[in-house]
Amino acid sequence: MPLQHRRSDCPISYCLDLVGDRWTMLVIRDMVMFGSKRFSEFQSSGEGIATNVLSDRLQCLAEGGILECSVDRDDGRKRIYRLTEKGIDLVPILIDLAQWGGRHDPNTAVPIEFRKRIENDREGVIAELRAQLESLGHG
Amino acid sequence: MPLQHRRSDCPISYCLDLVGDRWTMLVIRDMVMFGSKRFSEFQSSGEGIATNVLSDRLQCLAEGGILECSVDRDDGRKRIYRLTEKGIDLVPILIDLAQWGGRHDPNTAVPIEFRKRIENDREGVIAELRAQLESLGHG
DNA sequence: TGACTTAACTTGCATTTCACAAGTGACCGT
DNA sequence: ACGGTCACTTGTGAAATGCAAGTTAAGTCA
Repeated sequence: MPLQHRRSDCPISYCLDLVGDRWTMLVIRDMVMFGSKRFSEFQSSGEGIATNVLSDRLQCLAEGGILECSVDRDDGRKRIYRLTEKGIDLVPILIDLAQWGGRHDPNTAVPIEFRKRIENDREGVIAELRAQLESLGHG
Repeated sequence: MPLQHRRSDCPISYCLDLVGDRWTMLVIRDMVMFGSKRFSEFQSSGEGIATNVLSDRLQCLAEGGILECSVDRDDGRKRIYRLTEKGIDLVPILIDLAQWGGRHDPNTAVPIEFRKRIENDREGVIAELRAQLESLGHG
């Protein structure tokens, strides 16, 4: 999705221009749910994203202000990808996606406890994830 | 997005396999926010979706159980597209997308009142839209 | 120091999807 | 019967995707 041109002034369209493809939200998911920070971690997270596509998505997300990339101080080969505030604000969307999938996917892998937690305390789950991600930011 | 094969058992991935592209959620938006029901209404809703893509998306959404298509009784040329329960359950995601766009898009078209309503009474907004859509179903 | 490995890309290429324009066929009003 | 409308379908070039292989810079070990 090489940085889409603006299609309209609709906020939903704006959002989809940035994260509306089959891969981008999976990268965000890896960061939010599994704490992924590295290229290799995104690469090996199950769905099998191609390296060129991953590279492209990370760059677009960085250009879109959703994440930031820095070089690992202890190992110059490695990059560290971290969500910005704008990126962290995507957490509610991610939770809703998970909730919808959990409800409507007959073969869902979401444990029933987690589904119930989201159902009963959505705000709490969001706050928790948000706090985790923000603490990483100042690490 | 010709009906993606299942990439993993992740609920988010499941969701993205169905609605994770640049157009599908805009079709849903038209149905939820503007009450669109017709091919021509989706076509003329601002972003300029191509007819072949729209046709494909509607078919995929129908196959995915997110909407249903029926022939207009008064005019055999026209189709009526209506969201199923599964489709209506996407409303929270849509609201979150709108909220995120409204917050992070510097040129957002979302009126500040609506943004505040979502911020203060998300559940209320969702319930209202849901009720509207459900009443259409038994029309 | 030099060979080897690892991390993060980049390149090439065949396949798929997309955008755009044009065409088709069922159906309607007159 | 005829022109117009609605919902598609087809054709075509451009762009994105998936896959395999290659590249570059940096770290590791002998």
